Amino acid sequence: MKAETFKVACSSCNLRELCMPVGFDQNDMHKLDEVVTTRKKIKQGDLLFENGETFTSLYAIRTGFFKTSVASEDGREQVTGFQMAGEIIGLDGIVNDHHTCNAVALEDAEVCVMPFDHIEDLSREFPVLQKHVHKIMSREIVRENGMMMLLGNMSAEERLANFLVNLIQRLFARGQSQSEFILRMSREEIGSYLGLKLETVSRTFSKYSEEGIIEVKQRHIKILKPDALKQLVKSPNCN
Amino acid sequence: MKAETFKVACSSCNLRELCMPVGFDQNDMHKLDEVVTTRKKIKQGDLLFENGETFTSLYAIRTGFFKTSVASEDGREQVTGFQMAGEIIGLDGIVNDHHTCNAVALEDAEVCVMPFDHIEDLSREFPVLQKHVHKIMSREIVRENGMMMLLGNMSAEERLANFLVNLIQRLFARGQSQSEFILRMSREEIGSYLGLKLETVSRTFSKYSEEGIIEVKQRHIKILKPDALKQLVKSPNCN
DNA sequence: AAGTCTTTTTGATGTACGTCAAAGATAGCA
DNA sequence: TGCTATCTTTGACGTACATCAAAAAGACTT
Repeated sequence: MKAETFKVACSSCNLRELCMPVGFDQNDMHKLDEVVTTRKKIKQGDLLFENGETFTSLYAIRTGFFKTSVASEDGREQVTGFQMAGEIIGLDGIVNDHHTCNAVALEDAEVCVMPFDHIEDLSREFPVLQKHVHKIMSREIVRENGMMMLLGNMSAEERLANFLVNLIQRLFARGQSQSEFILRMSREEIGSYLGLKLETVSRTFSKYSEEGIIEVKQRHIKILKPDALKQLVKSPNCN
Repeated sequence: MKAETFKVACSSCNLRELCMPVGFDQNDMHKLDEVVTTRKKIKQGDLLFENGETFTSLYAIRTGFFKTSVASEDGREQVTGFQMAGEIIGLDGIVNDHHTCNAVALEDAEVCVMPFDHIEDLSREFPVLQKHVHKIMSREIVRENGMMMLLGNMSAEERLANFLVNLIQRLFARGQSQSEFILRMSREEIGSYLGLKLETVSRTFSKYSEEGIIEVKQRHIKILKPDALKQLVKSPNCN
């Protein structure tokens, strides 16, 4: 499907606080509008970018939900992250000028296209933007450190609790319900992300359910005992 | 132990090609000397920085060998990386102005201290440095993506092969022997990095040894069949 | 509204790696 | 040069999660 593209301004975007630096004046703000050249709509199931593709831009998610994944030579897939509104994807492409992972929309989505050349040019002009870019990249490094802890040291129960608590926090930051939500990804995708098989994910959901911690109906999740869930998370949180 | 500190210049450093951007003239080079303010010696076993410590600088390793690790609330340790000469550590500290991991010297080491403020100031002046900083951070993100694949999808044998092949490549890039080397870290530290127990690491070394792929005598490793090892690595290499 | 496809759940069984334990090997130190 | 302390190897056994399989629940199509 062909993606629509059109112009838009950050200065009037309600997600500004999530993906743009805070604390600079009106003038600077309008200059920063240049970071985003266009928007792009992505249909559910479609790729935003894929492994091997030439890197040109970072993408700020306006609406929708993505997963990123890497693949091994023999075809095994590892989901490396799930991204939602206000988050930035594409950082993997900077180092070698081409992407090393795939980004797939898990629901119809819209992203702001930010050509990386523009970002670098504007970064030199606006220290606040420069700092922001550095922090976004560092945050991703710290998140992945947390994922290494999760994948290397934690039990299935701890992994899934961690996953849910993290999701809840991010929904909270976006003003959505923390107690009830719909998972945008399959059991298999959750499993891939957490280094588990889909059956184990399903069984662990069932276990939480039996313990009255959550209510599960397919992809519909209701959090009954958020504290019990947080109790299960015994490691630095993976944002 | 008190660490010695003294001044030094990048422009005359033989590791320049590893940790500094390439392709700019003599004048720029001398300006870039400002990135490094001092050097610092770290004794084996000592911390370069630790979790919670205020972030001020990135460090370029001049000599020696480091491990970085994160810890969970209940004290489990996850090694997140091993770093050698020419590599940059401390990127985790940027996002929250304090470090979230520990960096320990596995042998006596010397690092170049690069205050991050200087880096940011000079980055605005020299696009080539700016790009370099971005690439270093992106490279770390891509490396960690690879580690997620390793930890989430690979068998003990594949993990260790991956680890060894990666080590060999980095030794090669430094002009050291690829066929014979001494491990700077314990079986337990390798295990922590690879999401395995030390016994499993030891057993896997023994297995390779029985198969004639490597020769193991404690920490002394001799690679007999590098191709057999590469054969075992069925996924994007984790640099 | 029936029929097909996909996803999720649940059960039975298998296995790769973990755990526990003890014996070498090496390094550091008096 | 022997004595500790630490690290590594190896064996026996246990277990958390994977695998295989089939039923149940939705979702999509016509």
